[in-house]
Amino acid sequence: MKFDPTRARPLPREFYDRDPRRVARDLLGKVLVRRHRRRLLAGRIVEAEAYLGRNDPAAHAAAGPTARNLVLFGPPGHAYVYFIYGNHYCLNVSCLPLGRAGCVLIRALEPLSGLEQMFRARGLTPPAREPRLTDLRLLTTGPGRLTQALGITRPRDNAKDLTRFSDLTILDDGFRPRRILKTPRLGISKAAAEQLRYVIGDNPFVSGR
DNA sequence: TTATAGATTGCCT
DNA sequence: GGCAATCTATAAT
Repeated sequence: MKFDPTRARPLPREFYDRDPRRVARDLLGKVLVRRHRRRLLAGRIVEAEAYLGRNDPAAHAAAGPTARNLVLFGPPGHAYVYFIYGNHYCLNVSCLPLGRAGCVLIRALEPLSGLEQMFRARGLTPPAREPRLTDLRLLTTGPGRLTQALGITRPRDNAKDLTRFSDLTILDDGFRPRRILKTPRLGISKAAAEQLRYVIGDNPFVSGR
């Protein structure tokens, strides 16, 4: 479904001031918007994972606050961006009130606008013909890919407030997913049995397999 | 001070 | 399906 900017508005802070499982589920279908040099880059969230904070051994917050994860212990609705495997940035949104460190990892988007810019940011040549699904999936399917496509980095974006109109925001345009699936989180070894990954059931931009 | 694993991706066989 | 790339946070020495 297309992005309708006229209906779109940021989610209120209370949206994020909840259990990360609820937030992850309810973020499906919302639109991540990046404004860069008057250009609009946008993608619909189709996959997200919940991280539960201090009681979750797989969470960065498990060992308590550090310089790296401090945003997680701050107020809800802020971007936590970290660098992983020497190559990739991952984007999270902080959840729960000040002092509690839950978050949601954004794992995949359906690209909506600024596709040509996304191809370039990913180091790919935009296809001359109409892009196929296999081309488009290289843009924002996967947590490291979507940050690169949107130019999201820790130095630039960590701790940004995602509930305000700015160069990085999450909007609700009224779209509601039909079918939502729950699965185990990907790429982790600890607490791997928990069903904390949420995906839009029939969406082709979901990662994995 | 040194070692190791990591919320990933892309290229190789 | 296997594995190297490449940096950093954290654990081990």
